[in-house]
Amino acid sequence: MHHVNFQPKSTLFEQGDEAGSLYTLTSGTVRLHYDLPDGRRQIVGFAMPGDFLGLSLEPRFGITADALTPVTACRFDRHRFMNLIDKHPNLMRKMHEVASHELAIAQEHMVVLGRRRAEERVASFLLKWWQRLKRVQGNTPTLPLPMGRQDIADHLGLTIETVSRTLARWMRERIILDVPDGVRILDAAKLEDVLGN
Amino acid sequence: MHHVNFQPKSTLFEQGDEAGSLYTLTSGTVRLHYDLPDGRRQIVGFAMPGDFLGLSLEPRFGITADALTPVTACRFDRHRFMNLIDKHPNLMRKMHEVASHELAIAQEHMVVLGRRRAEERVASFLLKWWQRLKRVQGNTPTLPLPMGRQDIADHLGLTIETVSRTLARWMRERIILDVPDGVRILDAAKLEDVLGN
DNA sequence: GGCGGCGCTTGATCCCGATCAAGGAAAGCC
DNA sequence: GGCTTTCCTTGATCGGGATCAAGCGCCGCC
Repeated sequence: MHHVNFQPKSTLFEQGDEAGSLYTLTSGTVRLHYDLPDGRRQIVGFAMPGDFLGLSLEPRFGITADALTPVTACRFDRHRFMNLIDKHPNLMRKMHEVASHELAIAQEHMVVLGRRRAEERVASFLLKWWQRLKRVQGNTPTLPLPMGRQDIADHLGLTIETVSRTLARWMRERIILDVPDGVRILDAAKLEDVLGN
Repeated sequence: MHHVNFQPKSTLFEQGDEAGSLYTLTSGTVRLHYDLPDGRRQIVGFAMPGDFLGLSLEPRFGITADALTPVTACRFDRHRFMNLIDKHPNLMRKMHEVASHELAIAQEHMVVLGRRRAEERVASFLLKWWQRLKRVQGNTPTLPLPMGRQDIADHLGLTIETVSRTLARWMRERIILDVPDGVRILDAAKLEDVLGN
């Protein structure tokens, strides 16, 4: 196990690569995505400090992971990590907990992609990102958005124009405020109303 | 651990219930879905014989599971199963393998929901269902569809009309054939062409 | 300073799939 | 048999979000 650094836009691992490593993020934000051969892209999630990458037991990575910001992480060799696990059985349990939590999150996101309208999707994204940030940085109304508009669109199954228009409208309505590299949440209740639950 | 039976349309467990049990299906088909308070529904998957249900370690079920056909399953008490796991550590590993495979499937389905057009979604569904059936029943061009059109729509993020029209067109074009309680695949290559990879 | 590039916004128009609306076919039930 | 119910199909129309098309603002670079 050793520390590794990644520059913004660099790749941790790619869709189809042999899954030889396992990472835990210590700083920065990572984009996880599945690319279709014709260029369409689905971002299945964003990883933050504390998150694990590549903990699946599939022989190859199903998705690509690349850095949105400077990233620091701990890299483990897959085989050595598995040996470590044999000595510490509760580590396996921890891995399964993380994986099954990820599965629950993935299922919730399927609802967003399959059944939510554009405005609801953007509200869901802002609120979920905000919640995750709170757990890492404590409560702040200001959320940094290290991902670009196109990334948000590719996460939500929308186009960049729809994301941009929705955020622009909320800025006009004083629900959010434009700040450098992010937004400030002025009226979280309004966003929750949009979701209707 | 003991065997349990479920009638069609009966519920194995519901979204929000305390996750006290764990099942492995021995026969029948189960529908797994997440329901929004306003009635919109996303079917996150269908379970077949051999599949595990409720292997997540979250304290409550995030989804509802109900039987589409008569179902037989083995039910395990959550706590007892966990004790069993402490004695057989490789069982934990197996659980994690299953969960991380499910996660990979969920991520692929996000691409379908977020970035595929209607026709591609239906083709993806037929081909994936066909593949799963092959593993259970061996190779047959005839695939039973225990789920209704509305279920397929709720799985693919479409309306029942779009699913019905797409299948109807493929029947006219002799790509599939209408058979009682399912379809027969006449030209799998055409369906793969629709997906374009 | 001027220039280019990139990411984002904004407006105009289009179209795929949703919605609305009948109608048909099969199964269950009296 | 006749009735209801449920599921599916088919047609007509609509609309949300995609697409097409500029234009803007900022940053880095020469």
